[in-house]
Amino acid sequence: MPRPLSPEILDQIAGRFRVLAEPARLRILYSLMGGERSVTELVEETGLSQANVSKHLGLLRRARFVDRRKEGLYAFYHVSDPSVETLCEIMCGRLEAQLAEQVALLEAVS
Amino acid sequence: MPRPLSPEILDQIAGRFRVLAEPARLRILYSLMGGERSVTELVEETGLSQANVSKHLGLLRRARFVDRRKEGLYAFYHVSDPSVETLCEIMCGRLEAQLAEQVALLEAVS
DNA sequence: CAACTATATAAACAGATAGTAATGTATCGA
DNA sequence: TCGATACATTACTATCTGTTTATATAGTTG
Repeated sequence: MPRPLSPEILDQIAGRFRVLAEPARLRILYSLMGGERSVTELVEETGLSQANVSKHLGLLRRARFVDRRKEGLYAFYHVSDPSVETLCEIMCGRLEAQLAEQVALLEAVS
Repeated sequence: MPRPLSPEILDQIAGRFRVLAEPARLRILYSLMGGERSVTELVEETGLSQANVSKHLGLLRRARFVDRRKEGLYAFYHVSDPSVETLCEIMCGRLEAQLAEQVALLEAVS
C-alpha cells in the first residue's frame, strides 16, 4: 500500500537512487562498509583517480549517504546512512533470484 | 557485514539502481502499484507521451521490475518485483528522517 | 617562509540517455 | 479489405554526467 507520493517527492527519491546508480560510487561505499577510510585509502582500494574519488564523495555527502571527519591534512569518510547496505542487499538478492530463475529455465529445456 | 561483491556484480546493481533513478519511471511504477494498467491508462495517469511510456516500460521489463500480459490490442503491465516498493519506502523514509533533522536544526537555532 | 602532502574544485571533453516526432506492427470492427 | 486503435520502435536532438587534466586550498614540516 504505497502512500501518496507527490511528483516532487518522486523527484527526490529518483535523485537518491541516481546517486547509487554508479559502479564507482558503489565501489566507494563498499570500501566504506569496511569502516572509516581516508580519501587516499579509497583511491588505493578502488583504483579510481583522486579527483574522481573526491567528486564522488562530495555527491555522496550532499546526499547524506556518507559523512566526513577532518583531522589535520586528512579527511576520513564513513557511511552515515544505515539504509545503504539494506538497499544494496535487496538489489543483490534480486539479482541472485533472477539468475537462479534463468538457470531453472535452462534446465527445464534440457 | 557485506558479502564480497565483484566489480561485475556492482555494475549490475548500479544498473538496477539506474532504472529506478528516473522520476518518470517511478511515476509509472507508482501507478502500477495500484494494480495492473494498460499503456494508455499509464499515459493518462502519468501525463507522459505514449512513446515515452512504452520506452520506459521496455526498460522496466528488461530489468524485470515489471511484466506484461497481452490481451488483444492491449498490453497490461504489472509490478513483478516485490522489492520495488520496499526500496522506494526505504528511500522515502530516509528523506523524511533528513527533513526532520533539518527542522530540528532550525529549531535549535531559534 | 618555502616545500610538500592531502584534498577539493574548475574547465573541458566524451559517452549515455530522456524526450519527441515519425513510422512500423498487430489486432479489431465495419 | 480498409480504416482505426494500441502499442512498439527508430532516428534524432538536447541535456546531463563521469572522467581527466590542471589548479586551488589548506595543513604540515623544515
